[in-house]
Amino acid sequence: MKYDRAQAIQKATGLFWKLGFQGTKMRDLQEHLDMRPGSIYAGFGSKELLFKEALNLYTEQSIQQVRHYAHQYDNALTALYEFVKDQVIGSSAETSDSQKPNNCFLVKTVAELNNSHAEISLWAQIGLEKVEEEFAEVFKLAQTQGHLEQHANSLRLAKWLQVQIMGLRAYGQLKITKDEMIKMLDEMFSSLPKAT
Amino acid sequence: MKYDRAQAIQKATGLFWKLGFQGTKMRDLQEHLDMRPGSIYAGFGSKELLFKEALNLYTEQSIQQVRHYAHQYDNALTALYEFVKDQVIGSSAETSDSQKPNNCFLVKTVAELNNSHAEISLWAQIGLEKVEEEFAEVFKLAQTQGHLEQHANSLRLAKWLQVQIMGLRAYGQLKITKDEMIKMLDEMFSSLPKAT
DNA sequence: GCTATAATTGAACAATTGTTCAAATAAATA
DNA sequence: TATTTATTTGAACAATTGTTCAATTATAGC
Repeated sequence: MKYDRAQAIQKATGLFWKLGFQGTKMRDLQEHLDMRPGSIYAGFGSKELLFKEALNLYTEQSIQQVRHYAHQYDNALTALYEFVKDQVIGSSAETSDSQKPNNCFLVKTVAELNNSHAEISLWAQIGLEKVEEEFAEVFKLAQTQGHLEQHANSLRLAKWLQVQIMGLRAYGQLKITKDEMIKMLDEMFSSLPKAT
Repeated sequence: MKYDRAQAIQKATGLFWKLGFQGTKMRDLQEHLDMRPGSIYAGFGSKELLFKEALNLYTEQSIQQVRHYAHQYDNALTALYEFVKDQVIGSSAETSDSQKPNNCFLVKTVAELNNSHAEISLWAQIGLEKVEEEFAEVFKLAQTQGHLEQHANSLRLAKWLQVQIMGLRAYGQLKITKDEMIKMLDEMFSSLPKAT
């Protein structure tokens, strides 16, 4: 029976995310996907191509998640807050029993490969840019909703949010309680130029 | 002639920092240190032990750097600002011609190895804690200098600073200008509870 | 200078790596 | 059902990995 391509990529993403590109061996993938090497190579071409599929999936799912939160809340700023909280709280070492790694797959990939596999790193960077654009859209939405100051620069805020998420998720790998994480998160969002 | 141990560790640190633990091959080290495998193993025992030496050196140098800035400026907050600027500006993709990688070696190590080499990752985490303690000391110094509000929580501020540095350095790997980086940095420090 | 100790050398090893491909099996078409 | 096409299988390969160690060279003590 033909393998389920979408499911295979999903599983591969989880493994690559956890172990990194170089840390994930083809034999790990074979076991985790329950596929023999020939099938993997017939279906994806190479470890690198499969990794790029994983980056694409992760990026697409991140964007969808942002949009999901944006539609879920009347206040787009609240939506962003809840999105970040979701990403970051699964990111406190406290709840490390969860399956998903704490850090961002894209950031981790850039860190790992920027000085040795420039092309893959660029792939991840493009993903981060797409997510950032999505953040900017949501900030603009917050402005039309009247929750964010009209003269606020949504592009700049999107950059700011990326930096904050990267920082929190990286820090979330260390020993820190969920409460402390949320406290920092609250402080961050309280500094946003909310409309009066 | 006996090799220069300190210099060897320094060089190894640079390579590990750039390529990561798994990305750095023993043959890369042999070339970069100009040492034969037997010498490296006689001197350091294994790739992993040499890597830990690198983590220690990086940690120690980071702490020394913080102290250096703290003594250089009358205002400890200014010192921290200049320290972070130094770390982060070498971190904008604009100046990627520089030798040193943009991100933090300790953060990069935790990201790479947290799910596969727990012991090494812990080593890096301990380094990060030491640096954070140093930040807290400098914030306390700022209080005795009268530059920081007396009731400010130095431990909390140290955590906050770690998050900001992690975020900025991670973001600094992407396409962004030095000016934009400094602008974000200025905003961050302007949010500190300065004494009036 | 002679010996004893310390350090370096580099060829070699066993294990692991990403990948291939002929054979086997399943699915589709008739 | 028979035949063609699509897919999976897993043993095998060449390259690379971290590491070892007997031989060689340098250093130190006398």
